Amino acid sequence: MKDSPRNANSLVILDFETTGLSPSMGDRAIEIGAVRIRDGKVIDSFQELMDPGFLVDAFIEGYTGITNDMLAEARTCEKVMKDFADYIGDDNLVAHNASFDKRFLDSEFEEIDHSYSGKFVCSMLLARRIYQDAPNHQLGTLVDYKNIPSDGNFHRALYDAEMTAQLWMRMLNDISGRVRSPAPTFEMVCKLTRTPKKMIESLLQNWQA
DNA sequence: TGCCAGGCCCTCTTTAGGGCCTT
Repeated sequence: MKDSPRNANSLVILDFETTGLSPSMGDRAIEIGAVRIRDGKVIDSFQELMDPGFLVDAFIEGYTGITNDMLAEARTCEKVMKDFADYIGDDNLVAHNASFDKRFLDSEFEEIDHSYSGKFVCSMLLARRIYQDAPNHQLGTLVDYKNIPSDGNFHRALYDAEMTAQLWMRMLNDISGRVRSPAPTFEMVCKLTRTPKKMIESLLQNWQA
């Protein structure tokens, strides 16, 4: 789905499945999943496997459920990422542990000589601030902690992006009711998570419970 | 299975070390 008219309230939540942890060590993306939120609702999505140009190891096959047979039929990273660049446009971006996804996004975009203007923010850093009593801050744990409906099928890109989007909207909803002390203040959350204040303000203003 | 890397954050800290989180 790529019909994506944009405005200032759009936000793309994305997740990569990859061959490993570090593009600087030669790892590549093998799947991208993303959803776009506008005015508190998911309005469209993007998902595609991509062939990294080499075989992935057994751990990654088991961890993601993405096999080498599946990737053999996929388009190349370069072709998929060109479409994904069109999809995100200038929208701001969210990911769970964003430093990881940003490294891969930057690396794959470098391969196609593309840059983007949206700001990247991290749902995990926000969750660490506002859900300090959670058992841990893994995506699956937080989904359970907030009783977000889930079938537990994590480690596929679109599903993880969808769950991150639901978690992100839940966090915004919780922040809107916790701006008074002693809970973390709104300004504190923006500063500590490096989340642009205008982004959260805009999403809160347009949040539809 | 869990290491690789790297950013964030806490503490037995700041001239550092180690856990968490992502695949």
